[in-house]
Amino acid sequence: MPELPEVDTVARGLQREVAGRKILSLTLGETDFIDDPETLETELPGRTILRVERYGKFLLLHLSDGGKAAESHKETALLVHLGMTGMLMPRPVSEAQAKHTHVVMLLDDGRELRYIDPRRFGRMAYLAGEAIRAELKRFGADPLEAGLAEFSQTIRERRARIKALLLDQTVVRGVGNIYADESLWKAKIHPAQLGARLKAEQAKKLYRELQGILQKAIALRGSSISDFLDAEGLPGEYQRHHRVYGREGKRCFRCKTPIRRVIVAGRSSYYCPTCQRAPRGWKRRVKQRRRNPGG
DNA sequence: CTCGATCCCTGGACGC
DNA sequence: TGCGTCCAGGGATCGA
Repeated sequence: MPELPEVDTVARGLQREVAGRKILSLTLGETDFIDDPETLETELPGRTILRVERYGKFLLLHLSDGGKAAESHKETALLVHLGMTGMLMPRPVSEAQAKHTHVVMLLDDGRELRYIDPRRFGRMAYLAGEAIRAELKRFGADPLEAGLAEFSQTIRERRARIKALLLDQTVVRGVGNIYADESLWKAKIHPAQLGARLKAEQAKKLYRELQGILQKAIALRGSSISDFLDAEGLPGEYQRHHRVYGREGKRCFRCKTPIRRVIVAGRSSYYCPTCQRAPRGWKRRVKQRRRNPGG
């Protein structure tokens, strides 16, 4: 599941592999995850991929004007979200297409940039000019670029649960379920704790641990749980360093207490019940929900 | 503002 | 071996 470190890995791979390459033609399969498939078909051919960057969990492929005079002053880009199972990688034209290949961009070097996504939870959109800025300004700060003061203030002025805040892309961009749980465990904060209840020291600890974990995960090319592959088709290595994610019933690396899983903010949340103390009222709430699901 | 529920989608795990 | 069922999860959206 591509989060910030995985998307960063893909962006760096694409920058190395396809920056400078021209898109000669485009072939589409299923298009229900594309904002406007027809615009993609008319706008992409003839443009060169200038630069690839990560923005939160998005990939931004900046494009040349491709001699399209009407837009020669406009910035243009292909926005790609990998969703749960998306992959974007260059492959030789001669190589057979993987199942669930939905977008194929023929490049000028004998390869195709292919988008593969079994579940199609991803998103793709061609954006130009002001639409790029409008799209990007919806999101919060990048956790690796945000200052401590900014991060701390944003978290502590909110009454939502810290797990929900970390997952909310308008709060910080790029964090998903794995890195939220990992950083909360490292900072010894329960996922159901309210943002507003965090002490300044806790917010600082969380900020530091989140950055450290993201940086280490980037260095190891992200986590491959089931099927994540980067732009070169390689899996990441950070899953070997997971301390709580996916470890229900296994012993905490710090105190040996069995790791638990609860639903917070609608997502599986793994935590150590000893290291990460539950907020007041939470245990009662979980019991109630078990007795009366949905109530 | 915050919450839960629902939908999208496929593949993997599991039970029989 | 094969079938049916459940569930995972990022994000949008909607009603409470």
